[in-house]
Amino acid sequence: MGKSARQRETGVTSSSSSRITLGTRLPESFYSQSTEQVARRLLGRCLFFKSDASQEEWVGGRIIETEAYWGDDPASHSSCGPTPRNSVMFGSPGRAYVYRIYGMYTMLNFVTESEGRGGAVLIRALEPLEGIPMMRERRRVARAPRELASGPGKLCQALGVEMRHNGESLLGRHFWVGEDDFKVRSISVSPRIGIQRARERELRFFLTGHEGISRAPENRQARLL
DNA sequence: CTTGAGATGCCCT
DNA sequence: GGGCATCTCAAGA
Repeated sequence: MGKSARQRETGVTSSSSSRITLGTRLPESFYSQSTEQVARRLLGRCLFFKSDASQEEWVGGRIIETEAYWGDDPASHSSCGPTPRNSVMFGSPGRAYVYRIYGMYTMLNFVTESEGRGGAVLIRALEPLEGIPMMRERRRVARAPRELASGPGKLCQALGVEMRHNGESLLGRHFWVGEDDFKVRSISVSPRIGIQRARERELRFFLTGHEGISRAPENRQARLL
């Protein structure tokens, strides 16, 4: 996957005068890789989101924690085949699969694999970079920046991602996923959090030692990739 | 810092 | 009606 395969774009503007420095936006082909590859390669990349209101600012940051779910893995929503709920997972890669959990939290996933195969990467944590005041406003309980998006439910609350964004393209006007010159130093793996099935699989990935990853007992079972 | 319990209500396995 | 890829707070070390 060479540089030529990526779209070069600029011009994502934040609220005031500053410009978000983004070199390249990830193309659809990035997401059509295997789910595990996408989960690992998303680490260190940037995610920005803009809600429907046109005056809305871009908010977001660096992806620091992900989980992979695909195929007949019993922990994955795709395990029983397409249903009305999970149909986006089986559609074209590079879209947002959004669902609600525990009646109150929203989860953001990126659809992976080729069309027809069910797969998605759960975006579990961000290091906030842009729109921090707005994130803080949306998450009243959070005090420190590290608490704004240090978990999948918190992340969606901070960004303003809601159920109506299910199926939205990651190359559309709501999402920006791209890379800057950040270099990933070390990746750790652990079992996935909050699931009971297939707990032995190490499909959670995060930047080693980052203060913004979600706190979980699984952190003690983590090892370097 | 850690662990554990309860909240909470949408969406459909 | 049940399941649930979570969060927050309280309490202890």
